[in-house]
Amino acid sequence: MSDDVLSVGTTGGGVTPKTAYHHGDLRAQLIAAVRDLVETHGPDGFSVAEAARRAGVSSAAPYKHFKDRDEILRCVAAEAMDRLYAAMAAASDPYPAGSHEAVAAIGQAYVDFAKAQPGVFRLVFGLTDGHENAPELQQKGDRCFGVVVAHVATRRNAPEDDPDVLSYAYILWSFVHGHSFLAIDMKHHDVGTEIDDWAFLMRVSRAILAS
Amino acid sequence: MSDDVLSVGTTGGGVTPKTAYHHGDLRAQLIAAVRDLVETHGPDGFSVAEAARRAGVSSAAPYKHFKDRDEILRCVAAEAMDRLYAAMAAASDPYPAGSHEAVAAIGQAYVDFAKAQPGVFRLVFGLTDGHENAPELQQKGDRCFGVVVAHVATRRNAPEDDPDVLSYAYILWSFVHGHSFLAIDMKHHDVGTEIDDWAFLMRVSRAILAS
DNA sequence: AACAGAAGTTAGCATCGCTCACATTGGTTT
DNA sequence: AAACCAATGTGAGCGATGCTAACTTCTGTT
Repeated sequence: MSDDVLSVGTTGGGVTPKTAYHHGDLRAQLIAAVRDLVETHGPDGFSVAEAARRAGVSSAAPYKHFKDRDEILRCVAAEAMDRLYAAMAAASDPYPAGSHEAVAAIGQAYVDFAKAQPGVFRLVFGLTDGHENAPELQQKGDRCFGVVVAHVATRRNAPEDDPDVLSYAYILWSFVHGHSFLAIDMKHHDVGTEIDDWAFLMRVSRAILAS
Repeated sequence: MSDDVLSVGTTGGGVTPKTAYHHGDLRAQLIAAVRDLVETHGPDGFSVAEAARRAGVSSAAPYKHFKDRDEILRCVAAEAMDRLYAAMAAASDPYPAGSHEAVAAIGQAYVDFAKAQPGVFRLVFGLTDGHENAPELQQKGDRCFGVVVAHVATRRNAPEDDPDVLSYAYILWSFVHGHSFLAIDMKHHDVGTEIDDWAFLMRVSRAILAS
């Protein structure tokens, strides 16, 4: 269930290359290739040429589907954010709305995603001016934030646009976001023993929401 | 006082280019040029060639001082981390050791740094496997973390290597780190009004350290 | 004054991003 | 069914980049 962060699935059901030209799946195959490359070689160490090579196509072909190198990255980021949203929503599902467990579960899904795909995670949140120039990404990000907001609103018995609710949610998100980055940057770090994510998340959820 | 994050200073006192060859300042001038480029064009949109051009030397010259493109970036990151450390240490100075104000001030310095130089900030914490392959950066990062740890240790009357102290400090750092990234990624964001950093930091400091 | 090495230069290779002109294909129109 | 057209592929090619190699020039030591 939490593994489906990794499963991506083929475009929409076993679409197999039919002919050399027009194999119909290129766009999706390119995105998949780029996701792999970003994951293994880092967000910068990716090249359109290499992605094309992996898809078995000439180095000019990608530009029939994407305007830019950047547009490819934005698409990968968008697809990743969709998966992140799904993971967050699903994670909180089993727990009562507004419970500490629900909040912690959302955070756990976030951290898991970062740890499972650090390259893509960094891409999603590291795109220079990515969010400003890409309303789609901005919006998908907001949708993720909304998952947290909903639970906080329930807990505090207030509407989702209540300033208090938003600021509590933002604080929680800051923590999870920061912890995710720190976790993938400096794996074990100075905090002696390995960090127990769940315990951390519950602890923070309680400390913040009780304040 | 908080502006000195921006001042970088020349290498070590007005060293002026003396002749066309061997102008003696190249290494520092390159680092400065790269810092500028990273800041204006993002961490990826920087090229060694452009940096060389700005320093008025041939595109091969930089390789007499740096092995790699990556090594230049690491140097810029290292220099930036030194400035970050200085800013953090200085910021907490006016306040009593272990006070909420001291902790908040450290966080404020961190956030200010990120906002003032988002490009460099992203570089410092976005270097793919940068920390694993660069013990120097790892160590400089630890030194920054140490500033927080020291105050938490004082407040809790415990040694700096106490697991509790470390975990409190880590949680605080996660917040500040996450908030910094969010602040530079999505400038005003959904949280309606502009965020008051200081209030935010004090609030977190109190909520966490009281738990 | 001679020399060794540090620190520049030019030339050049492979790769990359991206564009252009052309080839192929599949679906739509008559 | 034939003709056409837009979508999607190919290959050649331009300019920029990262990095190396061989050469030159400057500087400090003996």
